[in-house]
Order: sequence, then structure tokens, then C-alpha cells
Amino acid sequence: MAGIKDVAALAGVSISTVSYVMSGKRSIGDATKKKVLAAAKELGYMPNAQARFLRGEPTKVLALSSPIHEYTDYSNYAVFFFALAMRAKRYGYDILLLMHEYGDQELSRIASSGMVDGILLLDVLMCDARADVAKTLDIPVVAVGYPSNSDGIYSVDLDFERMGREAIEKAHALGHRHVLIAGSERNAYEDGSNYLVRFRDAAVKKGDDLGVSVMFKPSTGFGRDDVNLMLDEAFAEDSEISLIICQTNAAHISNVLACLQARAIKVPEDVSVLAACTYGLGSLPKRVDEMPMMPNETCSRAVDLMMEVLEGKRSDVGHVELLPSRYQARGTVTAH
Amino acid sequence: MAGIKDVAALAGVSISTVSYVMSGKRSIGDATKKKVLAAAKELGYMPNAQARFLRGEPTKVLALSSPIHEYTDYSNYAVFFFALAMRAKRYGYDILLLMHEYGDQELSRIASSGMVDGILLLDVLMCDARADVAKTLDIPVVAVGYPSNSDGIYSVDLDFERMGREAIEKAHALGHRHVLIAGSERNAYEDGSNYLVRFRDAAVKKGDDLGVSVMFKPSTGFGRDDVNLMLDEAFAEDSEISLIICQTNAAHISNVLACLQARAIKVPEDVSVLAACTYGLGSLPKRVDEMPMMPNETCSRAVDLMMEVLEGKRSDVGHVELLPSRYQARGTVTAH
DNA sequence: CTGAAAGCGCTTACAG
DNA sequence: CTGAAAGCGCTTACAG
Repeated sequence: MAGIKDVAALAGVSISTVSYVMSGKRSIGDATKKKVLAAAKELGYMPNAQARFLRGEPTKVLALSSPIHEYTDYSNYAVFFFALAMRAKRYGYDILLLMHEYGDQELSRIASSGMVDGILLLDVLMCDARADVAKTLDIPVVAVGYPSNSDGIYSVDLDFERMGREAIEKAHALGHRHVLIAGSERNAYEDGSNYLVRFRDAAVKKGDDLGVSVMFKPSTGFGRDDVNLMLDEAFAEDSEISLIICQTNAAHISNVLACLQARAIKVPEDVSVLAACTYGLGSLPKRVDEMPMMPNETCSRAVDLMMEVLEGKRSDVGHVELLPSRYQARGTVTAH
Repeated sequence: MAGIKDVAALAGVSISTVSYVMSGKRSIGDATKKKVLAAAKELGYMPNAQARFLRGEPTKVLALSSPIHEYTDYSNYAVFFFALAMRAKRYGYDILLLMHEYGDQELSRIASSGMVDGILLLDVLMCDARADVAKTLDIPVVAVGYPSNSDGIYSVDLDFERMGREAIEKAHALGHRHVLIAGSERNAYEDGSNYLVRFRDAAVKKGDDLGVSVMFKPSTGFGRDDVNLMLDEAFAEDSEISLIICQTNAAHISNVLACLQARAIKVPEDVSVLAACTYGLGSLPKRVDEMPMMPNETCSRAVDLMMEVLEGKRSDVGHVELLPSRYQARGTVTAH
């Protein structure tokens, strides 16, 4: 590949002149400029980014740390992924994908390699080791998610605790006293997946406060059989459940609706159904009330925030931004 | 961030000694080694990757060029994406995500930046500009897909033409003479999306040869209404259709099945249904015969091939590998 | 067993 | 208006 030296030689000028022509940081005689440009074009010259980065210039690359677990839902992931990448693209940034079960060393490695200007965190745990590592790095870290150890990073997330509270407040106002939270797979909670846990715990607590019984059932899977088993257990424990909050996905919710129908339980007459912490429910045959994830909003804001930091407009590490979810009423949650 | 100089200073040795201790490329006295290691640990030293890359060492990063269109199905994408990334990870490679509607300049830019060791292509068009650009680059390009201008790259793909032929051969053998191919959105074909076109054209051609009428209908969308409209048109044009090949996705196929049921058309008694060029149909209520995409197989092979090239084990640019699809019989395609 | 120095491909003060 | 040279942080022949 042609280097700056080749261009300089072909144009018959010094390499610094070539550099200045390319960068435009110095005015160059017209004749010289033309010669250089012609030579550059002829050789297909493009400056080697490595050399520039070595000199401390921004790499225009953001690392995206998104650990993969057995319970990772790919299509789920993709949405956040693309949202971040598209937004970053606007600023001329590319995304370096980091897939690693354990994020810590990986993060240090990438940060000190000098290959990226900043790091984005996805799939944040309640107590996330990556947030601690962040303190030792010399590049900014922005999380889409809100870990409890957030003081070394910037955090952007939906206000899931508020969502949990509001869900139960709404239920209570509508007369529901027995609520079932149909959750994602148990592992996701045990690992401490940030948003699932925050929503659930806030809902349970609000239930205690308001005298609403909130039962939680993680799922063993999203298939019809799994859902049936889960419902059997739930109704056996509490036959008065009148609201099911699904903290899951389209496939699961679709099966919940089908199973209820098979049991001759009408939605919303007998049981109300609310989807929370979800998105991409467009494929559902029946539309359900939803407190959606809004991945585009949080991801866009996370990237914008990263840019503010990189541009030196702010340096308040530990900053947390919690965006409100917009309740989508679609007729599956009614008074009881 | 601590550099090699800091470590050398703290350990009281030369920077070359530090370098050799870190790389292990020279035997170093035990005492010296210990001092260096201690200093490195104390300072949290990690070699700056940029500097190494500048010296021509591999960056251990692969670019992934995956243009985004309006009709891009994110969850679709994610599968290929993750498959490539996971495989690359095995070799210690990370993925630099390139999202760009038009791939050409972007590719040159990245290649000459020196940031990546090779480039992977996804969402390959029938005649893909990126394959032409590849010839001017000094790093290898491997496509998951098979463009017609494949001589400047390495190609790995399923043998979609063979799939198209086999689908019609099978249909013919089972007595079907009127086949409908329910396709993806028209734009995907007009842009020349490689696999869709190859499968369809090979199927149509084989139909001509065998005397099987093969009608093609692109979709206007994957919703129930879209499917109904498409079926109306198709049956109006040819009431004898006895096999529908869906070149689409789970949502669409699910709607096709539902629409047929609504019309009191039994599958497979009245009409057989075959999914082709699909994957992730696990969420379908009814399992259908399938000639699946097998993204893991093609992506894994593509990465393996890239590694063979990077390791200098091969240099037969233009090489094409077409993997066979495995027919999955599930009872929705029967004799007519 | 270890060190001083060249060089990777650029950018940018410093000179002229 | 242009050029010679230092330096970014490493690695590796070349010396000792």
C-alpha cells in the first residue's frame, strides 16, 4: 500500500508538504498542491490510521462490550446493537464488538491497546465488574444500563424501578390485588441482570406498600409447555391472580395469551395482561398493553453522552440518566 | 497510562529488556525478569497495540461489512453477525462493525487505515461493488455469500442454486406441477440480494425444464393482510397451486399457515408448504419442511477460511466454497 | 545476559 | 511557501 513517502517522491516534494496538503492545516502553493493531490490519487494513497493514532489522535472507534450468556436472546441483542452502531455512525464512529463472558481483562486490554476512544457497555449486571475496571482506564465508559457500582462510569437507562412502581400503582388503582410477574429465565436474575431485577424488586416492594400480592415466577423457557407449567403453578398458589405482567418477549407473551385462551380465561375480562421491559411485540397476533424498553432512545442518548465526554464538554463521571418509559395502552389492562 | 518507558524506569532496566520480558522472545535473567514483571504489574502496564501494529504485527481485528437497507431484518442479521463474531473470537479476533449503505469507500478507508487484518462481507449482492474494491486492497476479503464478480475475494455460501433446483425436483417427483414461491420484499431482489435471486432463478429454470409452473410473488410485508393479498393474487392467477415455497421468515410463514387455515385449505393435504432460505423457525406453532440457511455453518467456514489466508496457508483468491443445505422433512410437503 | 539505536508512518513545532 | 527533524510506543537486528 502506498505510504506518504511514495506520494512525496512521486510529487517531488517533502513528506511534510504531503501531510499538510492532506490535512489542509497549512496553506500550500496551488501548483504544489495539485501535484500532491495527483500523486496521491494515482497511488490510491490513504493515510495509515495507526500512525495517526499513535500520535494521540482519536481512533473514531468505540468498543462495545456485550457479554454473551446461554440465555442471551440474539434478536434482542441485535436491536441494542444496531441502535448504538447507527447512532455512533452519525458521529463518524465505528463499533468494535467485544463478546466475552467475562468483561474485565478484555476491557483493560482494549483500552490500553489504544484502539478505541471509548467503551460502551451493554447487558449491565446489578453489580458489574466492568464498572470497577472502568476506573482504572484512561478512556470513558458509558453503560446502557444502571449498575449499583456506577461511580466509575456514565450510565444511561430507562427508569426501571419507576416502571415497576408505576405498574403496581396502576394495577392497584384498577382494583387488582393479585399480580403475577412472569419473568425471564432464572439465570438472568441470578446473574443480577440490572433491568429485570430493578423492575421486579420495585414492583414487589410497591406491592407490599399498597397491599397488592405480587408473585414472581421466572420461566424455564418460552415455549407453550413452559408457559402452561408456569401458569399451573401460579394459579395453584394464588387462584385470584387478575393481572399478569410479562417481563419477557413476543414468543412468550404469545404463548401466555394462547394458554389463557385454552383455559377459557378471557383477556382482559378475567385477567389483564401487561408486557413490561419488552419491545418488538409487533409480531404478536393480539396487541397488549406495554411498558416498552425503547432501545433506540437509551442507545441514542448513550452515544450522545459518550460524544459529549469525548469532546470534553463534560467530565462528571458517575453521572446517571434515567429516562421514563412511555406506557402504551392497548386494551389488555382494565379494571378488576 | 503507563508505557514501556515507565516500566523500564521503575524496574531499572532498558526498554528492550522490558519488551523481551513481555514477549518472552529472549531468555532473561530470573532476577531481572522478576523486577520487570513486578514493575509492570504495579503500573498496570499493557503494551500499546497501535505501536505494535505500526510495526506490521496483526491487529487481531476483522472488519465486518454489513450494509443496512430499509428491508434489513435485524434479528436476521444478528444471527450471522454473532456466528461470525463467535467464531472469530476463537482465533482471538475481534470484530469491527462496518454499517454503511454503500460499502466501497468505507472498505478502502478501513483497509488502508491498518486497523484490521481482513474484511468479512455480509449481505452480498449479485454483483457486489465491494468485491471489485477488494482487488485494490492489500488485505484479504472473505464473503459470506457468492457474488458473480467473485474473483477478487474468497466466497463461502450455501449452494442456493442447487437448493432451488432440488426444491423443484422434489416437487416434481411428488407430483406437484403448480408451485408458488412466496418471496421476500421486492427491493431485496431488485438490489440483487445474492441468495434470494440465485434460489429463485434456479427454481424457475428447473421448473421450465421439468414442466412445472413456478410463480414468483415478492411480498409487500409479512403481516396477515399482506399474505392474504398475496395469496388472493396467486390463486387468482393459478388455482392449481399445490406447493408454496416460502423464501421468507417465521412471521410470514406463520401467517401463511394461518391464512391457508382460514381458507379451509389443509396443509399438506391440499397444499404443501416448504420453507427455503430460512432459519430460526423454532417459534412457529407448526413445524414445516425446510431447506434452512445454516448460518453457523457458512459463517464458521468463512472465518476458518479467513484464518487460512491470514496464516499464509492459502492464497487462491477467487476461491468459492458452496456448502449443501440439509433438507429438514417435517411433514408439510407430501405427494400431490 | 542486557543495552543503545533504528525504524514502523505519520504530524507538527522549528527553521528557513 | 516549503523542508528537515523530532517524536508517538513499541520491536528487533546489532553490539557488547
